[in-house]
Amino acid sequence: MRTNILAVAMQLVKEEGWQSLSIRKIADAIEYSVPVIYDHFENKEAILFELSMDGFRLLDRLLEKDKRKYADPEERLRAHAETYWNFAFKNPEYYQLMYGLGMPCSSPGKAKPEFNSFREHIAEAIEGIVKDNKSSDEETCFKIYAFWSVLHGLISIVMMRCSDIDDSQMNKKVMDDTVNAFIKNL
Amino acid sequence: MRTNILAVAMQLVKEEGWQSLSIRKIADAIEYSVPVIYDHFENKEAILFELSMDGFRLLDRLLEKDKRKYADPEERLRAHAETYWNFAFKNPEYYQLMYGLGMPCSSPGKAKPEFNSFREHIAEAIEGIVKDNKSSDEETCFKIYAFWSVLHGLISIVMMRCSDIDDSQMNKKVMDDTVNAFIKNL
DNA sequence: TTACCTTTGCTAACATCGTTAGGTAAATTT
DNA sequence: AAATTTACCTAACGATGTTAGCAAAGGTAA
Repeated sequence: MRTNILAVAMQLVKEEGWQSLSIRKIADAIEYSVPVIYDHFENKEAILFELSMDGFRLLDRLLEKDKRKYADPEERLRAHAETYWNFAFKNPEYYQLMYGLGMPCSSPGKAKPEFNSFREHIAEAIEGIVKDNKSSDEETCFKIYAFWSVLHGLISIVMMRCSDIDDSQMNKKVMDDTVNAFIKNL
Repeated sequence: MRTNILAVAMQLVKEEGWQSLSIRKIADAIEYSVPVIYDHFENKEAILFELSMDGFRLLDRLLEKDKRKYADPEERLRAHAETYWNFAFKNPEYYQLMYGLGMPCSSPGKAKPEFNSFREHIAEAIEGIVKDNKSSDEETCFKIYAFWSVLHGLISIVMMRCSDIDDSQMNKKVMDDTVNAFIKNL
């Protein structure tokens, strides 16, 4: 039942966007009355939170696949960037849910381990690349955030249609160029 | 009256966050009944849109000040980054409104000229820096987006509390470091 | 069988929201 | 003085998240 609620909710989000998701629509779709939903979830936010966790877990699985496929940290970092980008645009509902893009009740601050999965994956790759350098831990930590930020920033700007570059391949190219420049200067 | 509605709405947003802004609260605050608000604005989204435009105009004024103060494009670019960062954290309500962070009805895509003010300001500075280089227009355009992205990404991550760096000075330092690295490689 | 209790589900309501239809009374115009 | 426009309000509609309270069904113990 609980999983059914989540599945139906996610389908509704994919069909009509999270803006129009309502408890009553979920109740209709699972063919039960409204209060049964509250037997399984404390409130609507809890449902959205659980869905966002699904998103984090899905992304994590993809990143784990990269990890198994690429031993070289530089290749792996590139793969992670590509995976992150593709995940965001293949699952925009998840991405918006996970990072509160245009979402109400997006539960920021509730830092669960899943939340930092991407940061930890790129951290491992970046540390692998810079480990022979003389960079301090602090510098490395900053670089991890910088890398994440540029990806998240680009994705956000494109997803919120703040970019005036229409061509999606072009936007991807901006990312590739930026990732290249970033890696070159590690 | 129109300006009064906007002023009161903005104050309510600052006090209780945009999540809890409602037409009825605005009506109460201006001591009129609900429908008078609809004599001046088509709907709630129009009010939020107008407020976000105020945000863009405020940011633009700050960037113009930078422009007058710094003739050297590199200094100016640094100043723009600083201004953008400070604007975001001194006026988080505006920033969230402008870039749809955790907002419903955030009107993405409605590209008005004000919307691109920041991009145009940093574009001017970056073009000033790279103009002796052999970089193509496309490369320059990409760099502009990359610069904007890293700033927006960092701000978003910190503002949504996805960063586990608590110290706000530390977060600022990540930005400074990243801006330095970016400029060095223009 | 009868009495109890837990589970499962529902109806109906509360408060709040954005939005609008329709009316009143004053101010202005003709 | 009559007509019209303006300024404003009450009251409602439909939708939202959430909850109180109840009914029926099934299992358990006597």
